[in-house]
Amino acid sequence: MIVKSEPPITGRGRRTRTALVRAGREAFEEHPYDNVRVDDVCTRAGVSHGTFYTYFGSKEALFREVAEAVVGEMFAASVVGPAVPGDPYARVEAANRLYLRAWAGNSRLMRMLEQAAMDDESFRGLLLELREMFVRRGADGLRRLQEEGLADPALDPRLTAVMLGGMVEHFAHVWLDLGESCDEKTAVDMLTTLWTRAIRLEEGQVPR
Amino acid sequence: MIVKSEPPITGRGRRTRTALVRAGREAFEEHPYDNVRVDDVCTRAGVSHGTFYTYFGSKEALFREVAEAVVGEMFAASVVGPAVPGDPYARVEAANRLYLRAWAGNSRLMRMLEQAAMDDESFRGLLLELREMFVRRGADGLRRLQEEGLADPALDPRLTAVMLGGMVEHFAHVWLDLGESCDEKTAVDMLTTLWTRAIRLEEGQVPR
Amino acid sequence: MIVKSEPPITGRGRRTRTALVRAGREAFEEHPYDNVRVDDVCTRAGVSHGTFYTYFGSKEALFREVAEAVVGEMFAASVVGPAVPGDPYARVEAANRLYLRAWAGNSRLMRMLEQAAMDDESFRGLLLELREMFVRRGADGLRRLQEEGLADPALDPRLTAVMLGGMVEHFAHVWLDLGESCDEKTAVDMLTTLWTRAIRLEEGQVPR
Amino acid sequence: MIVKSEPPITGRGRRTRTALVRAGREAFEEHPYDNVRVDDVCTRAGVSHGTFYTYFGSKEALFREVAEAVVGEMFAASVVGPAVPGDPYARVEAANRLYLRAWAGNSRLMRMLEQAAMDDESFRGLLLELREMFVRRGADGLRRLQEEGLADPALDPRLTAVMLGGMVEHFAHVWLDLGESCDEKTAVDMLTTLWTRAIRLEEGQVPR
DNA sequence: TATGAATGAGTGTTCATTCAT
DNA sequence: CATGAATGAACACTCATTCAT
Repeated sequence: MIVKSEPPITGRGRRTRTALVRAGREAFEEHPYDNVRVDDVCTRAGVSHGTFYTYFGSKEALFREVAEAVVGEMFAASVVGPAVPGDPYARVEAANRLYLRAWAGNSRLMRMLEQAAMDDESFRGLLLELREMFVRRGADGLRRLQEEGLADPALDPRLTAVMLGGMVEHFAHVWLDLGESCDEKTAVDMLTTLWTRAIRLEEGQVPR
Repeated sequence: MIVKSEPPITGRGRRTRTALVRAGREAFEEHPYDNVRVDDVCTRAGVSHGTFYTYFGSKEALFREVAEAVVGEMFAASVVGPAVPGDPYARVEAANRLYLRAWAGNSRLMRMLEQAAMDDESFRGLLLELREMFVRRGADGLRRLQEEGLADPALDPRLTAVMLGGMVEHFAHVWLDLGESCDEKTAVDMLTTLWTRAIRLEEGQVPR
Repeated sequence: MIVKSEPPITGRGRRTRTALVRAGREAFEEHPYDNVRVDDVCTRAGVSHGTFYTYFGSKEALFREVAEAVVGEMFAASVVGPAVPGDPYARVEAANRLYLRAWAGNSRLMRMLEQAAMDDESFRGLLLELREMFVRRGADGLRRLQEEGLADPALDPRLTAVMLGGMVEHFAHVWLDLGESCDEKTAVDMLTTLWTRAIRLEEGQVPR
Repeated sequence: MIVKSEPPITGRGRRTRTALVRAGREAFEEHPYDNVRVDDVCTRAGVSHGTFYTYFGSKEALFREVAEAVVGEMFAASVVGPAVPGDPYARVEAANRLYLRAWAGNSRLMRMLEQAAMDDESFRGLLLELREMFVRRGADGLRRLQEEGLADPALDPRLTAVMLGGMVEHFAHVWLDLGESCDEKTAVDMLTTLWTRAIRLEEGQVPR
């Protein structure tokens, strides 16, 4: 009946909105969804309570926006640069580093998204979409290695990607959220070692 | 460690209490902590609203009890039977199967516990205790293999256990909660294959 | 998902509920819907804010209940006793008195209902149902008089009932809500006089 | 009586103001006072939110202006042209037609005004003023007919006018707002018939 | 003068927890 | 011990109004 007008377009407006998103992101990183107060977010963003609703229809809407931003960043971050020709180990290593950083940088928020996905179909969709992208990316990489004769062709690419990708993802969580102490280099080396051995691609190996 | 509220030691009382714990467990498996209503739990347990507080001082107390029960079960479940002498692959496989089942059976609840751990030190302690146990179990197993000359002695046992253990744990989640379709045998085979290759212990290999 | 349990059945519960309905009725008689605070109603009923929601899902639900009660009473009130045989004027007079009292006693609330009906289909339905009943009652009465040769047979019974009935209804409003001073006897006499003349049934007239 | 806010006397200003009043009138016709949003009105008028307060100090101020305009129109509309000499039935009929049209054209708004009058003395004053005018007009007309020997001299002019006038007013509401289907001619004929019979002035009757 | 972003008091509603019976 | 009614703090959200640009 009553149509809400679209959000403002002014410079000020955009700045306020951005501030709210940033504040929301921080808040959702620190506390579970239900423990985040709209008021907190507003205080952080330096705006009044009412202003929040100029930009977001609800607390959930803000979370959705934050979640979508994070997912977007992870999509973007997961794009491996052009493969280093002739060095498959380095390729896997680069992918693992990227992968680890992507998950480590958004670990808390991704957990919140998983939480939200439990009771909300649309968040679940978002999450599964992201997962699928990562899985496909991993599986494609593996398939390529198999085709090049660099990895065990007997391995099912998807399942392998799910498992080894999960290892990286999970380690990011353990590392960042649960305080498993480890420097990044060690982590990446180790993950890459385990990964390459698992798929029978080992350091220094080259195509025949 | 587990402090119970005083009153009921009767048969009826114990039955009611058990019903509440079971109901709580179901509820917490289905919905995030904040979406679980005490009312809900009571209805499921077939007791009146007020009765809940005869047995539990708060909703959190119930969750704590459920969480502790689950953690206890996981502790128990993770005890690998006596090692099959002379077949290290089978030993790893058995451990993986056990591990996978333990996590798969309690996947949702463990997620809730992780969630709770975000904002509550004591839940965090519980979680870390459990993790530590699993990590130590895995690291010990690996160390034994290394000592027997069955696994790459260069690998850091703890970090390896964290990573490969995380792979299993994470797969349980992806498999059960996110609907990655796969039968158990395939999963265990695959996990074991990846694991043994990663540590350079391969099927059929025997001590020299 | 979560099924709300039915309202309580205890004596105390029923009493509380009744108190809330009574309080709500008073409140809605005094102020327009939006100016009635749930808190006001609770204070009047002597219960805490939260208790309200034990019995009613929303403020609207309370209003609905009050409205339905009022409509129910008006239905009941409009039942004219057995016609006084042989005195049609007295019959009309009795009907008018009843009619006037019914509307006068619920004047404010009926206005609120009309207000609510503007933006809500279900309230509109309730209102129209009630109107229809009154109209039909009036039309039937007139038709009977026509059949007995006591009233002008040329008059359309429904339209006549709508108009003359409306006169009574409207007078109740003017009288009670807008302070047109007049005692009941005078009002009933006058309304009956106008009504009977309009349909050509006049005092003292009897069937041939 | 009508206090306007200071600023705009420009052409543009006046146009904006007019647009707001028109928009407000539409809005108040469609929804109860509290359901009308200032935003709504602005959107309808095609002006920005802030502009509203250039012209009106508050939402109530706008409603007051709209209400006063309507009341003004009804005052104007109720002025019966010079009586047709020698045809009292036609005179009553003309009055009824005018009366019916006046109420029918402003039915919703008059209801809003009644609503507002419930909680606000000044609106109540406005409403009573208008009513009084109609009542007086009706009573005067009747008195004239009585003096001319055309209507029952025993009838109290004021009370009769209140009641029969109310019949017309109420019918306008039932007709337009509650969907009682009827064409204008039928309505006017019927109302006039009932009215003239009630006061004992019947079609065709002429002064002796 | 017009704009639209910002404000914040106000209100309905939820739900864990308490308590009289 | 069980019941279920009562409690009230907590919170999300609305919207009339203000004000800087």
